[in-house]
Amino acid sequence: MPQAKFTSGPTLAKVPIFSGLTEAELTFLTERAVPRRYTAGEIVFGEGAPCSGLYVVETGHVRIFKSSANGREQVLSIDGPGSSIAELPVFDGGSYPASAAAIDDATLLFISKQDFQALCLAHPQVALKVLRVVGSRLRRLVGIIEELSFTTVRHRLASFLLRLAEKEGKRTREGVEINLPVSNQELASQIGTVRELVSRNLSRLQAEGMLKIEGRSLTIYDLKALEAELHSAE
Amino acid sequence: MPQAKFTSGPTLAKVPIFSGLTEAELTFLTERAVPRRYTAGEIVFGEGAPCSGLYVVETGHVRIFKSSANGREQVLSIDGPGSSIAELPVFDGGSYPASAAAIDDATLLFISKQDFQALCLAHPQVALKVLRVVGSRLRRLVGIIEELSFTTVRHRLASFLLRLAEKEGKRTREGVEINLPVSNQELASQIGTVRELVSRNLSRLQAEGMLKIEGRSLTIYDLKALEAELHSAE
DNA sequence: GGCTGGCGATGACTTTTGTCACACTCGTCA
DNA sequence: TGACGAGTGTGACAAAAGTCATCGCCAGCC
Repeated sequence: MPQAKFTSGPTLAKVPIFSGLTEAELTFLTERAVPRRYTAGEIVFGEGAPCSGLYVVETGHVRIFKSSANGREQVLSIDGPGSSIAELPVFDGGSYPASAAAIDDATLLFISKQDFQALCLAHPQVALKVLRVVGSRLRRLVGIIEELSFTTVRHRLASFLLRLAEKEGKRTREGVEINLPVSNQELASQIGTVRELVSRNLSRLQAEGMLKIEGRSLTIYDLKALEAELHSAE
Repeated sequence: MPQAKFTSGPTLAKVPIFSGLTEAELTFLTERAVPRRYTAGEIVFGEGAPCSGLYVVETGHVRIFKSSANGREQVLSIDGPGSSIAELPVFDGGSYPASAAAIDDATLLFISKQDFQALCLAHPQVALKVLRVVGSRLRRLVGIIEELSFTTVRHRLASFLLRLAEKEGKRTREGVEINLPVSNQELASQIGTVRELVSRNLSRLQAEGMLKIEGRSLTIYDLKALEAELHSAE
């Protein structure tokens, strides 16, 4: 948890929960926000640790995850610049419900519980904004539960690929090309399974002619066909 | 959605998110809260419906759940008197992320989005209280994800029984006796599986001498032994 | 070069989960 | 009384998930 003298001027203004604050309020907050730098893989906070405040991602990305006794992990959320994390445990006084780690080198701004609560009381709109972002977080969690409870690994993998294709797929002559940004291990913990099943299901999709695997780059021949997968046996 | 002329005086004061309001504020709110009565099994709102406001449970119990295309259901939460439900979609403007249905005959108070938002702006503490209850809701969801992702049906069943035993188990000469308050079907959708597996796993626990099944009443011989189950192969 | 470590693929196997079909029990109600 | 329905129990399967072990590739490094 190294500290840095570091001006973090314009950052907070871009954070959804702080939008709408006046210049003065922002600088007030900026003065109290403590920047912290993390190297790739470094733990920001561990599940169960007492919660001392919230973080805003300034640069880099953070992974929020649960880990199990036998070494598996389940990713709950991945947050990039502008996202706030751990807004919730700040209020209910409990400990962090999951762990957070930097994915790449990252800078976070730490805002103490006290400062933040004071801010919320002084500016009810902030609390409402927090409720809004928390709402979307809750939706995401419910979505994870739905997928885990109702669908197969194959299905979850297909949705993952489709989401990815939608976001950063490149159209080519053959179809849509995407780059797997993460290892199979990481992909597995994002969709709630193990390394081997990711590998196997990818191969199987290839064998079925849905896509082509070239190293870490995939070409999906037909998005519609893959999508149809999802509705076939859900 | 029948309506009832019905005085709901003291109820709101007992709802956590409204505690701390003045008498005047409470009556203000009470005047605008619309009581609605539901019969057992009746739907309060369906997943995906536009969110018009939140509900406070006055009497009875409400089940919040997701349903899948092939008829399975996953229970997210069960809320009794004093709980508020659907606080979150009120803020992010989206639709209800899951469905809600009355378990038994129930009375709910409906508070419109507008009234509630106004209240939060006027009384920042209310927003903070909401954040607190939302926090615990989020913890519960994360807990569900953890169980679904890391554990087996057997494990989840054992935890369910232990929680139940803790809450309303009666010590007898043989061990702790509990009454299954719900059908196997319902139990299954609470722990994320199907009817048959609940039945089978219960039988198996009995065969292994962990407990005795007599109709809907179970006797757990040794809580410690059952608890040990949880840590053996998680 | 050769060694090593991380990652991916894959075969063999076990366990768990889910599906389908059917029988049984126990009320309720005509 | 008997039919019906809801809920339960269970056997037989089939499919999915997970584990273990092994192999190969490639990049980094001495």
